[in-house]
Amino acid sequence: MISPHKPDHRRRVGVERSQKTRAHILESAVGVFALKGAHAPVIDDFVRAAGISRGTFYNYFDTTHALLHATIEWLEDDVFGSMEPEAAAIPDVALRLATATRMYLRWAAAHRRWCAFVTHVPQIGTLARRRLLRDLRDGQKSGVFRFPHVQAAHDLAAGIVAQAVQRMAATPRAAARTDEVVHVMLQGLGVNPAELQRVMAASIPVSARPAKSASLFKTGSND
Amino acid sequence: MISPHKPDHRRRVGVERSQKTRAHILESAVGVFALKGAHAPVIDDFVRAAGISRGTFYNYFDTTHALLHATIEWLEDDVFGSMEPEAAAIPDVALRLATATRMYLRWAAAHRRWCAFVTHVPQIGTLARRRLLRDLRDGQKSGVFRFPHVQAAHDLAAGIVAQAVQRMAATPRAAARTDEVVHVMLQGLGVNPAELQRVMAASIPVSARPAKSASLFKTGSND
Amino acid sequence: MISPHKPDHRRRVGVERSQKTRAHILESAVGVFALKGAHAPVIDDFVRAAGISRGTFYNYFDTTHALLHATIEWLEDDVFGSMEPEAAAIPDVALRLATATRMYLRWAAAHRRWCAFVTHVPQIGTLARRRLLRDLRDGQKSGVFRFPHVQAAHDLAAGIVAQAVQRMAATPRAAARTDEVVHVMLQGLGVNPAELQRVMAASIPVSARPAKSASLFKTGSND
Amino acid sequence: MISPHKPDHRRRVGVERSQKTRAHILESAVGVFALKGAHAPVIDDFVRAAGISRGTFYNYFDTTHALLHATIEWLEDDVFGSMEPEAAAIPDVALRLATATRMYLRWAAAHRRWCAFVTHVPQIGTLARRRLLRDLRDGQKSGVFRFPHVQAAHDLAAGIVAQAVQRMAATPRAAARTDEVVHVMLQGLGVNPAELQRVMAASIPVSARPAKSASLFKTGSND
DNA sequence: CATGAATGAGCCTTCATTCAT
DNA sequence: CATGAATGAAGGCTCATTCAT
Repeated sequence: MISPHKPDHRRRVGVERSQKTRAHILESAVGVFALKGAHAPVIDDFVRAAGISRGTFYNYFDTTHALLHATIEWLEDDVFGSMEPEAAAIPDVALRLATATRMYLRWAAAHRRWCAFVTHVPQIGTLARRRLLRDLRDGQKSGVFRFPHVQAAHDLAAGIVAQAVQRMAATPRAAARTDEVVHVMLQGLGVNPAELQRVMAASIPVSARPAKSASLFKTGSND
Repeated sequence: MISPHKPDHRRRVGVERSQKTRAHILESAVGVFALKGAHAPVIDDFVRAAGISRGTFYNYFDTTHALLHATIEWLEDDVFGSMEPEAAAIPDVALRLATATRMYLRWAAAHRRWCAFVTHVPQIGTLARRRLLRDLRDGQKSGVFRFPHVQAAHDLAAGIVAQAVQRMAATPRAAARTDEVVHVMLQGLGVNPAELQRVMAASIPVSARPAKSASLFKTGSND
Repeated sequence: MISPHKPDHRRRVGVERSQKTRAHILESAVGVFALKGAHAPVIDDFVRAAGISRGTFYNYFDTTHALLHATIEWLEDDVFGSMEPEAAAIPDVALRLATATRMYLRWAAAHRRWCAFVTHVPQIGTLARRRLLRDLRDGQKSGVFRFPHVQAAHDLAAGIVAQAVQRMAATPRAAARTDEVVHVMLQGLGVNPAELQRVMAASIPVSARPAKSASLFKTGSND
Repeated sequence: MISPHKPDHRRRVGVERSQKTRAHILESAVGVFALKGAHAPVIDDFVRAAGISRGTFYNYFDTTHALLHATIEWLEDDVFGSMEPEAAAIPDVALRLATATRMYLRWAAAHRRWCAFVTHVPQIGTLARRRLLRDLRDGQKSGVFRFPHVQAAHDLAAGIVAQAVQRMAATPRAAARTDEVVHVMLQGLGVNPAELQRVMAASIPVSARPAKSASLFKTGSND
């Protein structure tokens, strides 16, 4: 060993480069998944998109599925993570759910490529669903939501959002009707008309800006 | 003169055998699609499931996609076709939609393999959706449904049913909660409580029995 | 046995039909070979061209190669057989070879599809070559041909004809230059100018008309 | 800073290996084509002959036809390219054509496997034919060649050489008679006897040695 | 760590051949 | 004899994976 500093320096440089390469692969992968779906892409697609070699790909991911899951996680952190704090800060459960859903659907409407991605990759959203269940139970307890079973309420909320996103992906130029969707959702959860009126009139936080993926999905809104 | 019956007889026999083989491949294919999804299966899967040779497969279908579409068509005719007449006979639009949905979800709950199939093959159901749209517009006009936009109402109805079916496929032993699902669906469409009570109390026609596929999907109910 | 005549009658009818089917397959096959070459066609091509079933094909030929050879034989009999008697009747060897070659090349020029066929199927012509060798030796003995070795002379005569036919196949609209080809051929065989003049001035028998295949290859002449 | 030599070195090594493999496949392919013809061989034949895997084959050639064309090009460069300069240096056109043809046929006689190859792959030789046409026209202008049409002369020269090579391939142990073939060829082109004598008496350059393919085709001469 | 040539298993497709009717 | 559905061997092609450099 010539210098005791070198190994550490090398390691640090290595880790930095490693993280950067990994992030670079993930970024490129989103575009590939959005374009070709969750299962069609082959390793070469990612290799080409990222401008790396086959060998390098295997240094970071074992299979395309591993990459898919890493990509989903990475995006969820970003998309939901950027909206969650805003919504979580709202104490009123009906307003919270309404606002979170409106935020998400508006963002989706403005990023139709994202709609295509989640339509192709249904595994996405588990994180959001856990929060949804909690909100539904809270709302049921407090009496603002009225439904015969939380399972059915969950089917309603999860189903309508998924369906709306699918529709946006299928008809990219049509109006998104996001607030109308949230309206019937709340109606289905048993929110009374006055309350419904109130929560839909609330303004939406403006700061909802997923950082990493915004540019990847940015297309244009028809809200 | 050779007997004039012979050639005809030969042809008839050939056609019969051909039809039988085709039907046999379709029947086996349903199970494969339900198990592996719409795109994952390879020709060998169908070949093995049907107990035929590769060559025979190609005598009937060029690609797995051609088989998929043939299978969808074959099943839709059967499943929806068997329930439609029953439901169509009901003049009251709310009762009609409620009953049709209850029938379908009960049947799905009793045939969990069907749930897996439609979950994996989302193209299914276009036939049913067209009728759904008509019913929604009718109900809106007559005032029994109240929602801000038919698109949102459609997302609600289509989404909640799809989501319920997916849930049944994912948790085969859990209770299906079919009527609760229909309850929140109608609530979301703006049906008033008294009306809701009434239509949900109605009895369901018992004759809904898809012929071809019943045995293929029969598993057991947790309604 | 009811009648002693029946079996014979049946056999005769059978043989007749059999011969007819065989000839029908051969006729159709010529077109297929001319179009697709000697090796590319598959059994289905012949089956389709003849309007018969696969099974019937196998009743007459085991492989496409067997059919190819049968077709060659069938055509050679026809094409060469129709010209040979005319030429064989000429006692003068130089005139005989010249006239036979002129006849063949003119016929080939008028049937370009035939040129394509023999270009694709080089096995053809063995019959003609045996006569060629005999003529060459005769002419050498009688002094009208002068060449250092009969093998070389054969290469010359066989080569130039094959090449000319290939050229006609390759450039179907160009002039065939049949007599010029025969001219240099005879020159190469050492025929002296006066003799050459004489034999090329002779008229060609008009009756050279292959019967079976004429219509199959008929295209148009650019002699 | 990482050593700047490394990436370049890696690339250079990769390119070298790649070139070697490609050349290796081409070398092995010649034998396969010579043995089985231009169209009969399947990818496995080349894979086995080269001792590589199917995948590797596809890294270099998409189809057997692509390989065929690459092989032809590769050999033509070699075989004709090695003889052309020698012959082109001869100013006298009759002597040039005679010597070039004698060189080629002798070489062919000494490499019978080559004869088999060109017999099976008739596309070969376009390069040589262009020069042939030029020589024929030159000789006709200068009066040393006498023939009624250059097309016929070309058929003669190209046809006799092709035929001689085919014969050598068909009867590998027989005498090649190369000079006798050239003799009748010149006679056919109208070269007068004295001139013919002269050009055939000339000595042949000894240096005609195709480099790449010599060992591939070397078999033994029967000139 | 990065590279990309080499590998071979897996899947797709064609087509000669058989055989019950 | 004629028919054509069924067969499966043969060949084509893709792509995940390995490994020497």
